[in-house]
Amino acid sequence: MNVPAALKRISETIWELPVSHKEGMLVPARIVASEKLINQMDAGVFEQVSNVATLPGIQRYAYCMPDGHWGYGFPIGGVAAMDPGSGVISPGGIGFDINCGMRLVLTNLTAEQVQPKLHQLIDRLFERIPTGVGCHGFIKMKGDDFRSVVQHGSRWCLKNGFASQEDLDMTEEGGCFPGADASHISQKAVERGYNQLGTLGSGNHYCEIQVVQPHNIMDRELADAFGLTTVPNQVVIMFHCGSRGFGHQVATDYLKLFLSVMERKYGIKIVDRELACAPFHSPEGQAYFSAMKCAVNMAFANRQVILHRIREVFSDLFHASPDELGLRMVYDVAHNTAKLERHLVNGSRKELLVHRKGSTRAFGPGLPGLPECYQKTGQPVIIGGSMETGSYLLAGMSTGGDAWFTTAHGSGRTMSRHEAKKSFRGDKLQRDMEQRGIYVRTDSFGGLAEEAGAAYKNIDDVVEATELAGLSKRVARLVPIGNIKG
DNA sequence: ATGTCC
Repeated sequence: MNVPAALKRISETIWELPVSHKEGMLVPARIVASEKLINQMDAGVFEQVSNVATLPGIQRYAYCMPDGHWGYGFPIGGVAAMDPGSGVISPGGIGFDINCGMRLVLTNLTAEQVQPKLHQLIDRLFERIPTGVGCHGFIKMKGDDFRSVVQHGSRWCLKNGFASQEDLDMTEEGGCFPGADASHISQKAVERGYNQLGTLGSGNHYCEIQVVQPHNIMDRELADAFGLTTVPNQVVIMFHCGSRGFGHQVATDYLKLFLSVMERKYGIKIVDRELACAPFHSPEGQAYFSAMKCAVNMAFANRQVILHRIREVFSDLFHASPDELGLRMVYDVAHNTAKLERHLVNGSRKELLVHRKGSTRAFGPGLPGLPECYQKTGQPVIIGGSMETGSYLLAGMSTGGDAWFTTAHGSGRTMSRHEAKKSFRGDKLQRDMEQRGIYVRTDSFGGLAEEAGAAYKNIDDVVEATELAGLSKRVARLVPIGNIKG
C-alpha cells in the first residue's frame, strides 16, 4: 500500500508519523483511520500532514481526519492548532471555500407525506435556489450593503427578514464571527460576492431531502434531543455550501500577499509554497484573519438566505406556514475556518488558533460556546456523505480534546474529479439514482458524474472511525430521496 | 472550491 514505513499504530483508529519522519517536523503527525481507511488513504495525505507539522507554533499534533485526501498545502481533513503568540496563520489550512459548511433543518413531515410531491418539491427548490458556477442570487444590493453582510453574517439576515433569532442561536458562533472588518477585503472580492448571496454554487455543493428511518437511529436519546424523532420516517433537509467566489477571492488575495512577505519580511521558510503563511500577530496575519472572518460571515448569511428560500418553497407546496411545518434548524457547522479557542495544553487552558480544513468542530457536552439546548448532548455534527449513499448526524464527545474537539466533515474522495468524470456519466447516474428512489436535479451532468458515490469513501467507515477515536458519536444515518446540485 | 487562466 501507500502507507509510509515510519507510520506507527497508536490505537485501533490513531496512526502516527513521529517527528523523525521528516526534517523540520515540530510535532508528530496523526491520522484518524481504521486499518481499511489507512490503506485507502491518498499518499498525499502522509506527505501533507507531515508538512503541516513543520509550521511555526504548531501544538501537540498535526491531524488528519479519516475522510482526508490531498488538498492545497494542507490535506482536506486537516487540523492544526497554532500558538497565537509564536505561530502562523495559513490560508492553505482553511481552504479556498472559506466557511464551507453544512446546515440541517427539520420538518414534521413524514416520508409518506412528502413522497407524492417529491418531484415538485425538488423542481421548485431547483428553480428557487440558484446553482452552478457563477450563479447569481435574487437579492439586489450594492457594495456597501454587501460590506454590511460580511461584517454581520446571519445578523444581517435577521435584520432583513431572512432569519429568526432561533436560527442564529442554532448556528456556530451565532452566525457571525466577531472582528470581521470589511476594510481588509479587496474591491475585487466585493465585486465577485455582492450578487452571490443565497446561491448554492457548484462542485460538491448541494441541497438534499433526507429521511430518518427508524432502523437508522443509533442513539435514541440524542436523536430525540436533536428533534429527529417527531414523526416516524421524518423528513429533514441538509445542505452544503460556502462563501462562493467571495471567499475564493479573499483566499487568493492573501495567499499572494503572504508569499510576498513570508520569507523576505518574516524569515519564514516552508517546505511547500502552498503552505504560505504569516505570523498570526503580524499586520498581514491579522488582516487576513479579519478578511477570513468576512468570508465566514458571508457563508453563514448565504446558508441563511438559502434556508429562507427553502421555507418559502415548503410553505407554498404544503400550504402551511414554516412554523406549522416544523422547519427548524438542528444546527449549522463550518468546516473550513480558523478560530481562536481555549483548549487544555499540558494541563493548563490556553488560547489557540485552530485551523480546520475539511474538518468540523465537535464540542463535547458542557463546552462553552454550545447553545443551552445542546449543553448536555454535545454539539450536533453534520456529516454530508455522497448524494447516493447517505449522510450522518453525530454528536461531539467529551473525549475529543486531543484533536481540539474536531471530527470529519464528509465521506472524502477516493477518486479525483477528473477520474470520476471519466468513469461515470451524469445522465446515466441520474436515471440510476431515480430508479433507486433518489430524484436529482442538476445544472451540470459533468458535475454530477464527479459526485458519484463510487468516487467517495464509505461514509459508514468514516464515521465509525471517528467514534472509535472518541471524537464524535453516531446519532442517526440520513438517507436521501431528493437532491439538487450545482 | 472557483467568473475551472490575468
